[in-house]
Amino acid sequence: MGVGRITIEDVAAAAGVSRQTVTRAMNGMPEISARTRELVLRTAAELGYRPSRFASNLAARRKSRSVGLVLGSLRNPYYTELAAELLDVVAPRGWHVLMASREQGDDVELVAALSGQADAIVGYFTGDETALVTAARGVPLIQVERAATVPGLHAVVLDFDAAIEALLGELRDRGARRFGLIESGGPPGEEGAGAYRPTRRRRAYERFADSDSAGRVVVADESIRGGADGLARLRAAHPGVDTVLVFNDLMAMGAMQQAQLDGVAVPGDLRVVGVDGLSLGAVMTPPLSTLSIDRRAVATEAADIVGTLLDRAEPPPHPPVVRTVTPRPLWRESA
Amino acid sequence: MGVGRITIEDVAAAAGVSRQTVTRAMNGMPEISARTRELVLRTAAELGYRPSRFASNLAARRKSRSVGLVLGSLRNPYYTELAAELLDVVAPRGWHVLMASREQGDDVELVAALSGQADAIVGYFTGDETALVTAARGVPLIQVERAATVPGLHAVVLDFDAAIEALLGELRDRGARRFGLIESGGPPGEEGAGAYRPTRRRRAYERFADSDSAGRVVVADESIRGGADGLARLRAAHPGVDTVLVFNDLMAMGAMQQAQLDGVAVPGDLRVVGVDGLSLGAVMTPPLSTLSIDRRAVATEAADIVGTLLDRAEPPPHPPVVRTVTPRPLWRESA
DNA sequence: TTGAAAGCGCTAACAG
DNA sequence: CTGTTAGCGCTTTCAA
Repeated sequence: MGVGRITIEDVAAAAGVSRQTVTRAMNGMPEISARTRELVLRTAAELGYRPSRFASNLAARRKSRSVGLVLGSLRNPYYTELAAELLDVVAPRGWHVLMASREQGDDVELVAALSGQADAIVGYFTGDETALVTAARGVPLIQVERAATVPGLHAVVLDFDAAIEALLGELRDRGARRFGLIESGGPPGEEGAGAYRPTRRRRAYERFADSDSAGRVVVADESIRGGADGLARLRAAHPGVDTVLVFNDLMAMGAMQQAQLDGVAVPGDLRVVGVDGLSLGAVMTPPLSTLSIDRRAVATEAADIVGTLLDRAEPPPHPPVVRTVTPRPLWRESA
Repeated sequence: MGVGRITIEDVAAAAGVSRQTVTRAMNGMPEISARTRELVLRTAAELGYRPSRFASNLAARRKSRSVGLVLGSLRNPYYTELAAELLDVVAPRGWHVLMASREQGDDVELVAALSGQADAIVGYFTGDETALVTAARGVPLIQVERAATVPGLHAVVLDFDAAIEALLGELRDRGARRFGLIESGGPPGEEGAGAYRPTRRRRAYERFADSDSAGRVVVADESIRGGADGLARLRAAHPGVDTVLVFNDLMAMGAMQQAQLDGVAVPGDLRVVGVDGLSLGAVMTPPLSTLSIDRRAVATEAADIVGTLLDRAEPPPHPPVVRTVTPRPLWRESA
């Protein structure tokens, strides 16, 4: 690296052999005598030779594929379980996964950084679509949750409208009457950016809840603490709420903790429902009911879009490819 | 791409300009007229030109660094929080992180696959050290938890001897007398491999517990269910146990759940202590006491080793560089 | 503002 | 078994 990188040429010269012989030794190829191989390996080690992965990938015309993955956070199991699923899905195809998290920086910057290393980028984006596509420099972007409207951008949409309508219906069947929502105000620490915009989950809630319930919304930090805090504020402002829908499971866990602290029985006094379907929710007391997002399906669809796009003969940017996954209620005991 | 990849040359020909002009347009360089740039960009899009990241990295002599990260599982927050910390630590230096999980395959295979893409690989390895170093083909390996004994391998060691000795002492001060251990038998699904080997945590436990306690060990699946199952078996075999140390927090959560099912009060009837220090433990009822591993410190040390090694002028393989992190008890309420 | 030449470091294909 | 010859696809000089 930098000045005077040790190249295959240096090793060849030092060992008194040809470049090709060095290649054969380094890559454990067969057509070489044990002695020569050992000699080469030793001198390579002595010189500190480290092959350039760029040169070797280029020369070998390998088309090792790697997909970038931009997550909202690595501290929320929802995202990491999605990563786990994506890894499971792409590993058999021999693809690599490059991780990035929005905690590290801006959407667009991350995409720009990854675009030089990845053949496609899937992720949770919040930035401007055009800016994202520009930053991607031709690398296809697969956006999860949000729809895609510009060429070069594709999507695995989560249909929260259908899901939340169904959920509220089932909750009413179970006796729920006065709903409230704890909405996410974005990742912790990002407050003050003043950039709060209603999420699709909130919009779906407001659309399908009765009009009184639609007004009972508090915005809180997207974290366990935020959920606890949110519940405290929701109950203070709207004492009569009997059912609370929480932006995600992590926040719902905080809300449950807060309920316990306040002596509110769940689900007796208050039903709590999260969103995500984390397996950890089953360990709560009581186990958390949730609107479960099938992460395996999301990963499969995303990988499938990537595969389709990369194998396509026609020139990109391709018109948006969109798949839909609909979250489903997972009834445990908190509601 | 397979046959007939579209290269910069094709674009140049189609646009009637030189390769260099295409480069300038694609990379947003200044020395080009707006018209030409637009023309080039358009024909590039029409042809579906996608630059080869290998060629461009090679030619530009970029030394974009990427570190591979091999985790035990992406479904255990311990590992993903470690990943989060590592990302935080390396992102400012502009390094990328390539993820892999042992759930996808063998240690050695993963290292072999990553070695062509990463400049260093840090991870939780269980395979044979020599085999790992061979698979790494000169790429430095930084092993977490286990010590490193062969050149090319380095380590961030977790000092469980010191940690568990201290932990048991503090537990005795709190009145604990009859200890038991729920040990990991490895990742779920891997049973039958018959490859169980006592972990360093178990060995430390057996060394520092009284001899009766040292015998009270059950081996269970490394999962929430495994922890639940382990506690059931431990209590059946050794009814008098008043304190149980669990291999990790995830398993400890399962154990707590089982205790609740069985009507065993925690910590009144049974103290439960996990290992890892997951923040999620704080949401349990009661909050989980644990032997906390400072993941930020592990990530920092690992990144530091990587930085040192890659900037070193002397030839690798370097003699092992070893740093140590000592876990510390984090008292919440379960013990 | 544009183009021509000269590699980047490595491996495939072919000889010997 | 080993060496030679051509590139891989792009970016950097340096001229024009």
